[in-house]
Amino acid sequence: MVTMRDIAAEAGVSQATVSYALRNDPSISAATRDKILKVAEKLHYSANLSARTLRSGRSNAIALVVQDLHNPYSMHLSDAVSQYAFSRGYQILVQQTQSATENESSVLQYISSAICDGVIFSPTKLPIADVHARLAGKPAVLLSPLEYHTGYDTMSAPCEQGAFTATSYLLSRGCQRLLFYCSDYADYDDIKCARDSGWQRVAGFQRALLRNGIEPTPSHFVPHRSWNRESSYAAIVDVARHSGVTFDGVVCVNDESAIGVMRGLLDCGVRIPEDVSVIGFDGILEGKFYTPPLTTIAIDYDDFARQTVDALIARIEGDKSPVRDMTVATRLVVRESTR
Amino acid sequence: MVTMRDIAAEAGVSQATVSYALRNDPSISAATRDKILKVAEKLHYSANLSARTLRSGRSNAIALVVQDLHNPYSMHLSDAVSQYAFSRGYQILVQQTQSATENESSVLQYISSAICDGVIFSPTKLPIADVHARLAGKPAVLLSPLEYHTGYDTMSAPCEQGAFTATSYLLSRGCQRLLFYCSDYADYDDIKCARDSGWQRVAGFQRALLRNGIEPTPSHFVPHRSWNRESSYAAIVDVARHSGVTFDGVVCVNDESAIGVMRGLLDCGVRIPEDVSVIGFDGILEGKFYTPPLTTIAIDYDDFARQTVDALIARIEGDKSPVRDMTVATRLVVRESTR
DNA sequence: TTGTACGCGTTATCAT
DNA sequence: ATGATAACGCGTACAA
Repeated sequence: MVTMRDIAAEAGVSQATVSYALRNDPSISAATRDKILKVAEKLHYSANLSARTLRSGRSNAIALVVQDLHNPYSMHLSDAVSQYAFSRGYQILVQQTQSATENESSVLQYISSAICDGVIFSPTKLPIADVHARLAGKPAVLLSPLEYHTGYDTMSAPCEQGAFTATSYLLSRGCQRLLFYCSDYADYDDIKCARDSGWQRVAGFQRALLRNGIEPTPSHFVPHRSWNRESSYAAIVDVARHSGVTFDGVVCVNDESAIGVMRGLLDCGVRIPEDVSVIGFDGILEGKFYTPPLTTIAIDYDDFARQTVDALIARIEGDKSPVRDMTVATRLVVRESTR
Repeated sequence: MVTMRDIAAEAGVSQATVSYALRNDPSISAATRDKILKVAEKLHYSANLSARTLRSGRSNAIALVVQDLHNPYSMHLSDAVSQYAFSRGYQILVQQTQSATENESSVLQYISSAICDGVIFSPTKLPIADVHARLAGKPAVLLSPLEYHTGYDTMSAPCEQGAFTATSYLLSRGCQRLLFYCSDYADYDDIKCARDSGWQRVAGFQRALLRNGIEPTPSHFVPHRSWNRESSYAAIVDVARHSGVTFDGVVCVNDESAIGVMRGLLDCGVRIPEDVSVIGFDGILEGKFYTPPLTTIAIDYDDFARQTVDALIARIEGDKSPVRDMTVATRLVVRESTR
């Protein structure tokens, strides 16, 4: 490893001068700076970030801690956040926790070790008190937290509103018997105040039903499973086999589920959208390439990245204003999975 | 930030004793170690990794540098590598370069700054000499490099063999007029020695054709485009509109392309697989959920992660044996996009 | 068994 | 305009 001392020796100056020159300090003459830069280039010098971080207390890196890397939502998120943060001069370190409590804890512990200046974290099981303890004062933005009053800036999708829009759209297109994947039925008053993004979507679904004079019942729900393709495939096939296709529209908790639901319905001989309309939530790019192309409530990932990263950088740079709950822009994208 | 000094003060010992105790050094008595561990836990101590790395020269982190985060192949790769490395005691830092030369250069420069012990890098434009310069001796495994004799361990898919298998399979199922997406025609002797993974796949395609008595011609090829859904969609629609559907099978350079090709064909009223068979390459998990489910040459991502990470860790730990070119396990996965 | 002292490569303060 | 010099937090040789 080539250090500032090596450059200093080669250029015949002191190590301190090299430091100043490399940081473009105005007190260094143009001549010596040029000489030093030339030597640095020749030697392929690269600053030791551990030393820099240790000394300055700043790493110019942001950690993004997601649950899984292997789903389209996380992928779009990581991509957008990584690109935007780069444009603002920060490196992004992506980590996954597999939603395991011990991993969330250990990753956060790792993260808080002066390796980054701030954290974008999607908590699942870890209690907020533990998040505070692990982060030890490091700036953070929480993605879709389950609790209110976290003490951190938060970023969420407008889940209730989105599900309301999705459901209302299906209703407006003539669907009469809707299904919501994936949740058990729960009393509206119990869920409308819950922050959990799944419950929020259920609340939006139920509000749209009520608005249209339909009383939500347990029969409107496909019980709770994972939000992925395999689970939703199995669940919808199960419903179709046992109860028959007595519905004409399915509101899915996210796009991945919608893809599994569509595949399951197709395999049961159901036509989409002629027999059943399917709508998703997230707006993953590949939704356009499924058969039929998926109608969805699309998240604006660039807006997500911009708001989140801007808020975090502001905190890193000392912003002491009260914490804010941010909401990402979304829009209804109509494709061909709905009639 | 709570440091060893804080713990030392609280526990009434020296900072060095804390250091030894936390690393379970046998020379520390059980009593003092327990006391120190208790204090550390109470204070939520987390070692400063910059300081540790600076001092020890080891970070226990591996950087994974991919082109893009927003495609399924990178996603599967990042996921598998991240999980396996974690099981071997290493953190994974994922970075994307967008295939831009300046980004590849700057990310590598960043990487080489003592922030990780080794690098898994997927080079595209950056010449190998620059990779060496930027990495400055840091252990690395190169993914699908374009050149031979890189001086690094490499990991690639068996592209020629895979494309040969894919093409042979279509031929064996009765396809007679195949198309290869995406490449221009090139003389077989020119390409069969090239390491570029695209050319390798072309070579496998041509070898299978020749093996079956078919002479490759420019009309067997859909000219070169990007390996993504949008490009392949546009390209195949273009072919179908201009030249008609004079083919009955398409060998795609990867799964993403195959998905675009299928969507394009479907939109042109072509039935898959009745009229045209489509086969992909990569084995992305969502291939199963498209219509029809995609037949493909599937990469074993866990095998990929295991071989790559094991080789890299061996180098990090001082392995000086000659560099090796590794190949990931693959298998033909037959679904319904081929007849 | 525990404490003292030093250095890793930077940044930053103070002289000159 | 440049050079000494002191931290930053940790790991380890050596002294006690």
